[in-house]
Amino acid sequence: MAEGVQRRRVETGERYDVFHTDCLARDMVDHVTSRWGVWVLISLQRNDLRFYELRESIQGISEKMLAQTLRVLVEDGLVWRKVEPTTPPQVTYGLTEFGRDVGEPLTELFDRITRRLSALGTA
Amino acid sequence: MAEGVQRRRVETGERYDVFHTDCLARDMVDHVTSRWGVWVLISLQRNDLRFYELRESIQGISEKMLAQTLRVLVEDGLVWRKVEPTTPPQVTYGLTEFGRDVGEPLTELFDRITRRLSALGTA
DNA sequence: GTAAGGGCATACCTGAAGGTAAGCTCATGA
DNA sequence: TCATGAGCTTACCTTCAGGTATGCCCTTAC
Repeated sequence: MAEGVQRRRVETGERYDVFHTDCLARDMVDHVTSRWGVWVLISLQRNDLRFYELRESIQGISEKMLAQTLRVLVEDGLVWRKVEPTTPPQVTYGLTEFGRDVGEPLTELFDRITRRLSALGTA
Repeated sequence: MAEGVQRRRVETGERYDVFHTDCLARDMVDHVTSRWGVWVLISLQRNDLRFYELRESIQGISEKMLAQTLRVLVEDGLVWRKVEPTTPPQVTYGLTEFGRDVGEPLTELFDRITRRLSALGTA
């Protein structure tokens, strides 16, 4: 990925480096907090899952977006992918160590929100 | 907000309620993890900030999107807004208790990602 | 023989997110 | 007197995320 990016960060020495558009972490955070990335990471936090299991647990996601989201997360090193060369092939996804590290605060975030919402006594 | 939504959740009794499109928490999470919402919440986690301070620290955000993002976060009860009726008016934003509660895992998420990226020795 | 299952890839198209540019307000300072 | 600043709002336009539909591959089951 774009070399020299971090170098520029260091040179500027600003307080909020991550808020700069040319920040690697910013791209990563964008992937993690993407529309579907959030739910994939939270789902996988509980168990490794097959493609169709993910598709079924995350309501509203299309196969296209699921595949695309998974590809990005695998590229980023957050998710691993294992293919059993049976027919039909069975593909399983799970979190890498980094993925679990990142998924944890995400799950926490989600838990706090649901807790707050139920505390509000919404029917 | 849409009543009966939580009721339906309870009735279905599924494992991943939040992944349903008609889940309140899902909307909230979508706001929090929105393109700019993330950075606003992380920024405010450190200090209360003026509108222009937010605009300057979050590189690439337009005034329109900043205003819009803040409006949503205020509506959701994550951010408060204080107007000093001077001229020009001075508007300050900060996190509510709920906002701090939600911003914390978000900041943690961001920290873990930056830590990992710098551990990779990029640059 | 044909339907279904599993995990995609691909093409095409739409809607909404987000960018740009301008305006508004009112008071202060040059 | 006119520009400037702070914090927006509005109008308009563009981009691209994401939806739908389809195909593919190989095999077992009906």
